[in-house]
Amino acid sequence: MSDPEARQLRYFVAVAEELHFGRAAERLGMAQPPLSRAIRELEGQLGVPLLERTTRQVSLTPAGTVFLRDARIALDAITAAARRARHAGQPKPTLRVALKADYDAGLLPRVLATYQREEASLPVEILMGGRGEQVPALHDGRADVALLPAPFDDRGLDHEPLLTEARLVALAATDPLVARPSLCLADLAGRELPDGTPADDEASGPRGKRTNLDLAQIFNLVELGSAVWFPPASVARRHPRPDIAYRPVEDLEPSTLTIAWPQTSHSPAVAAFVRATTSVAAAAVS
Amino acid sequence: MSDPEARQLRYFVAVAEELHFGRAAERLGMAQPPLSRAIRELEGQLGVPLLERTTRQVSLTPAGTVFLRDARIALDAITAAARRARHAGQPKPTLRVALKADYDAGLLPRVLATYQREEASLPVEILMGGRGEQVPALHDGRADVALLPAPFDDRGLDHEPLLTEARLVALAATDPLVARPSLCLADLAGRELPDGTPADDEASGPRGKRTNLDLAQIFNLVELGSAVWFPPASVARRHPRPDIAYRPVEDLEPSTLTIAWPQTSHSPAVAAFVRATTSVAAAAVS
DNA sequence: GTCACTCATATCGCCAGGGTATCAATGGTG
DNA sequence: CACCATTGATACCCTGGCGATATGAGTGAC
Repeated sequence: MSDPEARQLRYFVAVAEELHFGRAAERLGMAQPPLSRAIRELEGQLGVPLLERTTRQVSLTPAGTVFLRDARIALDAITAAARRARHAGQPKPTLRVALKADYDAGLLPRVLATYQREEASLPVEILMGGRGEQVPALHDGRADVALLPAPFDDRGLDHEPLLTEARLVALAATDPLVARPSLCLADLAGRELPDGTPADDEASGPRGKRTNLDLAQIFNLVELGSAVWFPPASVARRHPRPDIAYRPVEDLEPSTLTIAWPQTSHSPAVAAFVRATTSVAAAAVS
Repeated sequence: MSDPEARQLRYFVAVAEELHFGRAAERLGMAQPPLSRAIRELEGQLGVPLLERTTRQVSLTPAGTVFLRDARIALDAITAAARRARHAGQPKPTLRVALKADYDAGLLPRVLATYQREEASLPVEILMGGRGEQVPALHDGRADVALLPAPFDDRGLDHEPLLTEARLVALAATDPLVARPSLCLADLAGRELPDGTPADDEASGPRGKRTNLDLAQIFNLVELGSAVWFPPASVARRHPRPDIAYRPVEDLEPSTLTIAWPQTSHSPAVAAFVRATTSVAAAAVS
């Protein structure tokens, strides 16, 4: 059997996400009947039904579920191939580094300085992204390498830990807990994080999608006492605010800044950047 | 810019591999002019030239080189998606285990027995492949999990070591070295492996493509004294032959049997198989 | 029972993509 | 140096795949 075309994958992903042929067709900018036919053809090629449809409801079969996951991966790989080729073809090649503002533990200036002295170095382009945007950026070819706090979904990525630092809690200056020199998670039971999740199950591993607030919003929520926040020490150090107090939290696991890059990357520029970063981090630790 | 279609990727890979439009077109079962046009269109979409052509020679640009690598990965991902969906749609779901004959260190029967008692177990299908076929089989969806000796290219794969065993050298019974109870690599300088590579640079890491010989061929070469061979102890134990002697080699790094599976796999059947395998291996070591 | 909703079927038309014929550029050869 | 073989590009045609519109059919809601 012949492999599907990317177009068929895009159609299927749209339908599988919407679970509705009409809406999916609209999203794809086409009419519903050809979409139905295209999906039927895809199922025919695969020899396997991907969707269970009644006239009232569309749902994924088990095969459809695994195909949705793999089709997304394949489409990402195509997007990444195109993006990386476009970038590699630029007359001015650059190294694109994805990171979240402020979450570089202050290493970035030294890293850049060290990197520029490397043999294989290129001009660096910084890609600021919100929480959780670094990993997709690596996957779809927008970035060549990323600095981000572990843990993260490392499938398809190589990575090295850089440095581990304690996380503090940010409290309103008026909070009674500010009197205490140090806290533990139990003291914060009932508090909420800026995104509305409970503050005392921080250990419950990576959660689903969290809303992305910028620092100003977070600070406002904290000052109002309506949220607490657990920044790594270096982030807190960089943002002293008169109405916010930082305190150590004894039983909060520390945060590990990590450098990550696609496993498929064989570029000497990436390797050089990783070398520069790890060496700067090692020096910073000692 | 819109992403390329799989067809365009297949065309480009063919041309990039042949570095010849005519031959590539023949391989693709089409005429040369539409292929030229398709590649031009692809380059237009990407906004980047992928091939340098004169009327006498075709070569890859830097962008073309990175695009070739990524396009192959993307096409593999599509093939894998299709294969896994087909397999997941079968009325009789199975777990497909890839391995190289005899290289299971004798664990397989116990692994299968243990696995069948697991909650999430499925009927197992064994996929015997030659050396180096396990990894591609995992990538393109022919296998769900593989047993193979480390090291191997683990990009995109998760894996766990199972057990480490010494490798022996297989010598013709008539070989003068047989008198020695144990050897080191230097003693074998000048000898060849069954595939024709020198025997004493075993430490030089994974080599390029090696020819795939079956056991009978290897044994014949060894008996004739025209090659030596370094099987793991368990493989040697399973193949006692009157005209072949096995001896330990002191400075030959041992072989580590490993279980590997695609990072994208979230199937409970795979997880159960990994559990069963690691527990059997742990028991075998103690 | 009727209506609204939604997916399937039927049919049409267009253009993307493949075919053939030919040109143009380049390197090898006597 | 003239000629030829080779090979990618161009010009042009034509077919079939893909998308649109109109309509049918099944089903849950009231």
